[in-house]
Amino acid sequence: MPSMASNNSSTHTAKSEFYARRQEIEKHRKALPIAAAEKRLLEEVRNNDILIIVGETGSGKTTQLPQYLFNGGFCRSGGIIGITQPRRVAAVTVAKRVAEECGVPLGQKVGYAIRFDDLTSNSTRIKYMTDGLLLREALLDPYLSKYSVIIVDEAHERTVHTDVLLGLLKTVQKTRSLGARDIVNSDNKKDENGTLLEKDNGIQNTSILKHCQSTKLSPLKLIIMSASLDAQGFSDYFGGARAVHVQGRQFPVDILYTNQPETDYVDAALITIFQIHLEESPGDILVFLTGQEEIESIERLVQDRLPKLPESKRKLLVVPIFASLPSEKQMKVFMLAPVGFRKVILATNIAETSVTIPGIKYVIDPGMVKVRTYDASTGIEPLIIVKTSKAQALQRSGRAGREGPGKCYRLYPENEFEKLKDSTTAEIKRCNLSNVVLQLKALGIDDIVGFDFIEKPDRMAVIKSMELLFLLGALTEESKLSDPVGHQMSRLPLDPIYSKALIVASQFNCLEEMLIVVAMLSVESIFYAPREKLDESRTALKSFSSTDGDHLTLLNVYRASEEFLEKSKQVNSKEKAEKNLRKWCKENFINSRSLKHARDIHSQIRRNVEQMGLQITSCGDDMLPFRRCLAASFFLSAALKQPDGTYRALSSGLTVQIHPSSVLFRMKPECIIFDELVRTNQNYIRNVSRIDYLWLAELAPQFFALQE
DNA sequence: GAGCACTGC
Repeated sequence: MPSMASNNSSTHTAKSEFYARRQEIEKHRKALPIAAAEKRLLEEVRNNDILIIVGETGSGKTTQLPQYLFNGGFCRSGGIIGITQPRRVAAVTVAKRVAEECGVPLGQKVGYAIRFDDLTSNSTRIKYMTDGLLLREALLDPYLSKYSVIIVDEAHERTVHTDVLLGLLKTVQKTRSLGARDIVNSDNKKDENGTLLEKDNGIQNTSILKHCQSTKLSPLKLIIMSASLDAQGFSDYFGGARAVHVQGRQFPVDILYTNQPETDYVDAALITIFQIHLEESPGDILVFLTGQEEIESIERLVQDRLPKLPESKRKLLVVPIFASLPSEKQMKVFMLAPVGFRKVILATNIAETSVTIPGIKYVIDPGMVKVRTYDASTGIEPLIIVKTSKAQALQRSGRAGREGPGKCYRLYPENEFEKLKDSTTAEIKRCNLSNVVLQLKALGIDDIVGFDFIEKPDRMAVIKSMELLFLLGALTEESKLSDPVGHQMSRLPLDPIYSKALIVASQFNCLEEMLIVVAMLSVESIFYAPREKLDESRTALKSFSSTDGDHLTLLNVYRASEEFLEKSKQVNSKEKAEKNLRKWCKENFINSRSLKHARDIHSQIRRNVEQMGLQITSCGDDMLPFRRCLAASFFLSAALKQPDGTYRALSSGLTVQIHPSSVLFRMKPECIIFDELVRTNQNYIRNVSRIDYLWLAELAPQFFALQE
């Protein structure tokens, strides 16, 4: 029978395809530089409780080492090998790859867990995750008792999460190796897994330092993986831990410098683009710029000059990429240029690590980068343009050597390179620490200044964040985590100010509303206003806007989107309804990626507050309690109108102005609270709402009594 | 009447 025959042959084809694929995977794995070191690495991990692995790009360390350890018996007693990544996409894509290499469905032996997306099961033994997620897990299981091995990958990036995790893991490892020998009494109850049970209020009050009772816990193996050559810093931090080096696989990249310093790097970049285009062999160009404005201006300049070239030389395709660009436009960098065309990608830092673009042969690096800094005295976090570090320059040039030999044009003289800092300032040195402090306190680490960080944050920044947490009621006068407010706040994956707002809202009977507003405030800008459609977007915004301010406007947007989605779901499939929602967003000039993010956060924090036992009630149509609640929650950023129409921020004394994007920009009420202060040409406040001045003294007397 | 790099729970 023909059908039988075809069935058989297709089964046969499928089978042979399967085996061909397996063979291909095996061949690929054996060819990786790290493969030759499998036995040696296993020995090193057996002999050392802490191991530093320096692996260059393309060594295969992230995908292979966990498999070696699994096969080497490191999960034998049920332990899990956890691998942390600074970024979500990395955790997901690597896990998928490793599951395929192991020939198992994702979520079984190999899985991943990131916020909003957990693809692990009881049988998961190799678990990829974000470092921030593992920190959250530590709040529930301070010994990280599920894990037999923890691998911290990309440690050289030194994100805040990585730094806190390193300090925590150091303590956990010490505790677990002690716990395996000694029995120490504890007043906490334990379940059969050795996990500490939560106390009655749903909040666990344990200290990994004080309660060492881990008789069932086995020692923890710790592996720190870094791509930078600076293993010494990690080794010193871990008491002279052993460091091994694994060869990478990169093609050579020619580094070219300018003879003289450039006064205008944007102009220099433009000239270099055309120089490469006219003189060099085929291959795409990647240009590193500092921000959207620079990217858009170079894009225009290239377009302006192209028509002046001979017809045969006009085949240059310009593609911008930066984080706030809608995803469908971002995808353009992955599309092949038409035949005969050269692609030039104008990118921010997003192309340094987050996005890998194929086909790049030339990199142009002006040597500048925009970074967020933190000013502890004002609490403002301005963005400034600074020179890159050496490590960053190397990372950028490496982007030209992924598929073949390449060239990197550094738009500064060689002696300037020598003057650059070795590596970028760790994030912990330049960020607001209130969340870090809150997390550490929740882990039972009370002495923040004395905590064993790989690099100490500034003392002033620690003190400032403790002051803030005290004013929010999260810390007691003795700087201990308060009960229940501090404990509750530490459980919420939010900025501490927002966490507090949720707790306050439960007392004002408007938690329903505050959950939405806090979710909306937590995401990147909800409104999307392209320059060419400014008027249309303004009209769209009007239909949602509230005279009470931006917070209620955000609430209106969220509710309108919910209503639209619910209606759409009644007549459509879930997929179709979500597609319709994206269309609705576009029509209303709303960034659908941001709204989706807000919806995810909303459902997560709603679950969180339910678990805490907070009452989720709504204030209905009466917005007065909600506005009073805003005053009670955001009193630290209240501002009063001055005779000249500017505002004075009450806690900092700074003169500020309402940002033109606010619905209150023209209305200028007497007294307001705001969400964010950004410094550009002026001090602008964003997301502003009208309140009554008298509410401040009534609802935050502890603070406004001090003012007088 | 402005303009914001990139992550993450």
